[in-house]
Amino acid sequence: MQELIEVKALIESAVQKKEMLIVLGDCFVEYWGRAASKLGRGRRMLLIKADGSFAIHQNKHLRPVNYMMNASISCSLNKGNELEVIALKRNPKESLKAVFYSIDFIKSFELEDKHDLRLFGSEAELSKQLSEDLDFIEPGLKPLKKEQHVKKGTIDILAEDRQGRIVVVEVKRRKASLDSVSQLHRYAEELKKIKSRETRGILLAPSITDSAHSLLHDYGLEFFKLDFEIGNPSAKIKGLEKKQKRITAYIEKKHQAE
Amino acid sequence: MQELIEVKALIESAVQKKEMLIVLGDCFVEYWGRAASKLGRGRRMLLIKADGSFAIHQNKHLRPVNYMMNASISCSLNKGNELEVIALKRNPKESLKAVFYSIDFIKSFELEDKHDLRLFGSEAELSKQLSEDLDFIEPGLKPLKKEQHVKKGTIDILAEDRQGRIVVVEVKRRKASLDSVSQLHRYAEELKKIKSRETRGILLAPSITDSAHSLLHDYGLEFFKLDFEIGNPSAKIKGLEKKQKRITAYIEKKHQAE
DNA sequence: GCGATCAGCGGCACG
DNA sequence: CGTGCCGTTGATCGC
Repeated sequence: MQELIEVKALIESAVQKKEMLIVLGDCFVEYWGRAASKLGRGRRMLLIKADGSFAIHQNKHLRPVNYMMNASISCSLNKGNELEVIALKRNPKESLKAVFYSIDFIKSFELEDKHDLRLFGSEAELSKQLSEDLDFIEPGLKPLKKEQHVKKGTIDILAEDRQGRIVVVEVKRRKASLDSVSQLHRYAEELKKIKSRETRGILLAPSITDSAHSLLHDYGLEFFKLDFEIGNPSAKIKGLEKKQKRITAYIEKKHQAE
Repeated sequence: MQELIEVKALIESAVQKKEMLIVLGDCFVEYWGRAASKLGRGRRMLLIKADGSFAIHQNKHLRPVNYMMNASISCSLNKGNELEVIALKRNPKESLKAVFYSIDFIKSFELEDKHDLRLFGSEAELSKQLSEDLDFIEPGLKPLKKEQHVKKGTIDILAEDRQGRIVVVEVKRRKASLDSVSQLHRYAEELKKIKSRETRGILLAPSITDSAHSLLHDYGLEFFKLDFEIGNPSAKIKGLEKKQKRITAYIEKKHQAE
């Protein structure tokens, strides 16, 4: 338990020095901006980081109950027995106010950290690997372009099949849902207009929900099951190694299409 | 700086007592599960909460760099000079390991907190208010049902216009984008089939992107501007001012009342 | 448990 | 800047 005037100084110092600041105490929180919220009095943690991210954490959930990123932070004493910590932002205009009635703990830390996360198995990574060789989907499928920006979105992989038809490939790293199908539908329809050529759309995902598959069928699109292994920089896509698998995969695809 | 054996005991005790646990130190982090990641050695904060949420925070960003929710947490000493804190989960199987080489700070807190966030201005709330009286969109528009579950999603508001046509209304609390249009398109198409009646689709949002508006037009759907920004109402559509004021007033009133 | 959707989504990359 | 879209999305609610 500390004097609030001291706490105020500590907060201002930490913010100025861009240290990670941890404050625990009894507080009330109010937000006004993109929406509005109130959080009745209780004990929580306030976490302020170097980049101005401001977060109130309850003792549950991964995400903060109230937050603001890139905030301008200030604090002031109220009536001598309340400490207001305020985060402000504009465009859109937002304000987040935490009123502390008592402080259980406060400390700031300079955290030396040179490394950033290296993530493997992202959709971009999968897409890149896939686009190098599309034969596993069907023989003669030629990649034309990846990350093609069109008016109605960004196409993961653009290809051409043996019959010279345009093929739009949408890659999903997890089970495909209705929105994935809608997405592919948008791209396929736009390309059909642009190229005025026969156009196919293939959804590449580890699995798909029933309703999504039904919608896919309605739209005349195709599903291709994509099994992949993750965990290292050269994550393998099952079926790429064994040529034999192509035939099986092709048959499976035909079967799925029905 | 503390002995790692003590730290281990503190962690286990905090987890057992479901206290909020804060650990700062020099660590390396590795994740394996839905994807895979590695984070080279550096100083960060480990935050463990009562519900088993496990988060590694760098001194930037709102979100943790590595995390797991609902984790089973354990720790062990490695070679006497490393402390491994491990979070495990199954379905899907995931593992997150933080190896600490030194500890800058560790403390756990029992946080008494009786209140939950009360949020105003959510889409559900807006939708509820709107559905009570749809005349502001056009005279004679009668609400039939809200939160109607159909195969291809959940329809915000279902209504009937003066000509007896089915009207699907999709409400968005922020600027409508391509996916909002696709969503509405899905619902409208499905209802068209089910009811075998003429069907309209109206997208209700504060604004819409150009490409989304273009797609909306292609699909034969309609856009209706609804600016409900809290504390910043700007009525530009005739006949909408009253309704907007009502909504804004409602939210403000509710906010004040709490 | 899966499925669908919202979120004050956050964060990134490209125009 | 906005627009689009992925995310180890998380969190909620309905079935």
